[in-house]
Amino acid sequence: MQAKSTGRTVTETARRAQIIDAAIRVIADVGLARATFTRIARSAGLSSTGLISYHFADRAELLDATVERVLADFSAFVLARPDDGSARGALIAFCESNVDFMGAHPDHMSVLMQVRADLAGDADLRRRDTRELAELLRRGRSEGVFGEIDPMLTAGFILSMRDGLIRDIGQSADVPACRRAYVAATLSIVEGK
Amino acid sequence: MQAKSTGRTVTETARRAQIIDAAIRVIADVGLARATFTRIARSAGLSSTGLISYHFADRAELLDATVERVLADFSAFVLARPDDGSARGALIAFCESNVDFMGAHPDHMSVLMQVRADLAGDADLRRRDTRELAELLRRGRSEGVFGEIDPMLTAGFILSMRDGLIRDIGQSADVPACRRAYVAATLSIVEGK
Amino acid sequence: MQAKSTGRTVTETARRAQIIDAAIRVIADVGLARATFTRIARSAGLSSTGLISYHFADRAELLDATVERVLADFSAFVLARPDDGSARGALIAFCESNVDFMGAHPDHMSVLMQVRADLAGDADLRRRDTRELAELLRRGRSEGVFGEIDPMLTAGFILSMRDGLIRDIGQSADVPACRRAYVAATLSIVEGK
Amino acid sequence: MQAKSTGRTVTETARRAQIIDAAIRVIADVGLARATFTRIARSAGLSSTGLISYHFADRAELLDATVERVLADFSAFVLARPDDGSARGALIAFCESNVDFMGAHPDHMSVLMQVRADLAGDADLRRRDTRELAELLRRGRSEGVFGEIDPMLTAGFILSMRDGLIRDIGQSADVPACRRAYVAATLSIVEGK
DNA sequence: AATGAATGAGGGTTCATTCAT
DNA sequence: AATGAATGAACCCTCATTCAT
Repeated sequence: MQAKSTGRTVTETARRAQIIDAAIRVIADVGLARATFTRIARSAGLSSTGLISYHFADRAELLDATVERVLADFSAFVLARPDDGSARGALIAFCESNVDFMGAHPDHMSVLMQVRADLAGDADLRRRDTRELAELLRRGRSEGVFGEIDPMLTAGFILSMRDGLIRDIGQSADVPACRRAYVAATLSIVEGK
Repeated sequence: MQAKSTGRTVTETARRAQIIDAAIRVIADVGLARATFTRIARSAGLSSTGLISYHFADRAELLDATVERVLADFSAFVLARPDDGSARGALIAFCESNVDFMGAHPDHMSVLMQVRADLAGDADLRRRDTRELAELLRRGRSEGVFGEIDPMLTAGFILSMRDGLIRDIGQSADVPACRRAYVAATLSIVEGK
Repeated sequence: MQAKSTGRTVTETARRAQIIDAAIRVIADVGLARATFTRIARSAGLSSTGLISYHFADRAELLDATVERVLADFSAFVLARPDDGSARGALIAFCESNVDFMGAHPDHMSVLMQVRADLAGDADLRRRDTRELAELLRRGRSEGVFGEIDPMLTAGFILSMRDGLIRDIGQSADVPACRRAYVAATLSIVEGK
Repeated sequence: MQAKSTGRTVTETARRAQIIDAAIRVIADVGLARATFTRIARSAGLSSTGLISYHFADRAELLDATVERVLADFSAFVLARPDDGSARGALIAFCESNVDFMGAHPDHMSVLMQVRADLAGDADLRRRDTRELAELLRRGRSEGVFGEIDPMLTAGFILSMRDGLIRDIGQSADVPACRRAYVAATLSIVEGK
């Protein structure tokens, strides 16, 4: 495995990671609107907010990088899950890994929700996710295991239910119960009544 | 029916409404964080932000009043819908009226989502909605028409799907198709597979 | 007795008095800096701050009129006190009537202190008072009952001691004791040791 | 002697001092109510009021620091004066050093008077000063050199006379004459007639 | 004479960003 | 690469004052 060539030194990469970690903590903790450079710098143990500006062009770039980081962590988590190759199995794996990730990294999901609601490029990102999931649903339909559903709309539902769970799980709800219910609801939808 | 006695003059009420209208537009347009008094005043055609402060004690009161207004419009809309009294009928009516309201007032729903995420009393409000819907689901189970679902979690799913639709419908998706799919998905979940 | 010809109607005069009364109450209550037109109008039972602006050219005129009113009340109070004609008697009468006035009208004195500290014309007003009292002291010296004192500086001391008493008497100190001590201190000073 | 450990850098300390100096000038010049950040920044030669907020949490902290500074300067001045240990000598030293300090730093005393009148802890500060001086007077009574005076009330008189002198000395009166008269008046009072 | 509404200058404060070192 | 200091635009809010009715 090889690092992407970003033209960054090791030190620079480490500092960015340190700042992004702090940003995640702070955003999850006090909310995006109150996640100022001052608070992030303090949480990261930096001596000046100037250092953040030094490593990121502006606030938008920091938030972009933060979201990128969260998504990367999320992808790594999901990809680690075994998948039996069927559309139904993949869908269940998707649901379960999502819930498990939330349970393991509540801050990440909190950040994702908050930054997305404030980001310009959000719609694109969301649409890409939806399209990917819709593709899976189409496969399921062609395999004959799913009912006559609208792939895009249904994918949206599945993602929305997941987003809603973030709140509940953030309040330390019963994770296994959430996972079971989420999988059951998803299967009910895709298989039709 | 009698208007609530607020001790406000006609002019005052009209101005407040005008400002709240502008607030709704601006929040839906640029997001809550960028919905400054300056932007709201400009959108409302006011000569200065001072007029907003004149009619609302502070930013929080304006946002409260805005949410209150959105909820009132929403309630009026939903209550106008006939209901056959059964749990299943009520649930369908809930889903359909929600989608229809979004189609008619996309800005309202956008505001609701955003302000709630930033408001102190948010969790309570959300929880109350969830509880009410959960109660309906329980009734359906006791009527024997719904499956073995967790009422609270399922209510959360139904509300989350609705929230997700706001985005899509805001981008002028096919409202009737959304309504059909939303109702179908909801019924699939509550009736079990 | 005849009213000064101010060109004001009866109603106008009454309104001004009403506003000035409220100003005195509010200034004594919350302090000059927080004595806004809004608070004064509310205390006066007026429906709008516009009415204050209607009757007074600007804030400075209201404060000027308020001080003028306080001083008039004070003069009337002091003049009502019998005076044996001697410089010593007049000085004692001055001291005693000052303390008595404070006890009877603490708000008036509070206003006087606060507004003076903020008023442009204060120095003049103060100097005039000092000069008058100094004149009395000179008379006492020529009568041979006072010692070799500097009239202006001594007059300043006597007035300063009075000003200081306002604070104490405002906190409901023992008024008769204050009066005795004030007279005694004043006599000590003017008669030399 | 060692500097208090405030955790401030040299630059920061210097800037704070510069701002405090400007605050003293402005307050003495235009009065506390008109001593805005804008005026203080201009007087200090700063580019914006933001720099004041950068160095002081808020207006209250600036005023607190300003009073603290004035009191520190005053204490240093008074402590430098030799004292023969007797109550009478201490009282004379108190009077003289006060007048001398006013002559040397008229702005300081003006600030003290104005800020105190607006500060929360004012009453306490004033009362403490009065009590200290009253203690000295009690000592003088027990040494048999002072007459039958009320210590607290008399201490109040002595302080009030001093406060009154600030005005006169601010207008460049004859300082030595003021000092002589102040000492004479004070001794007259405490020794009885 | 009086009112309620509107105005706009100015207040303190926050914060991302810049810059000299 | 990093720091602390400085900047200035923007924010919400207050308030005396103006104005149409």
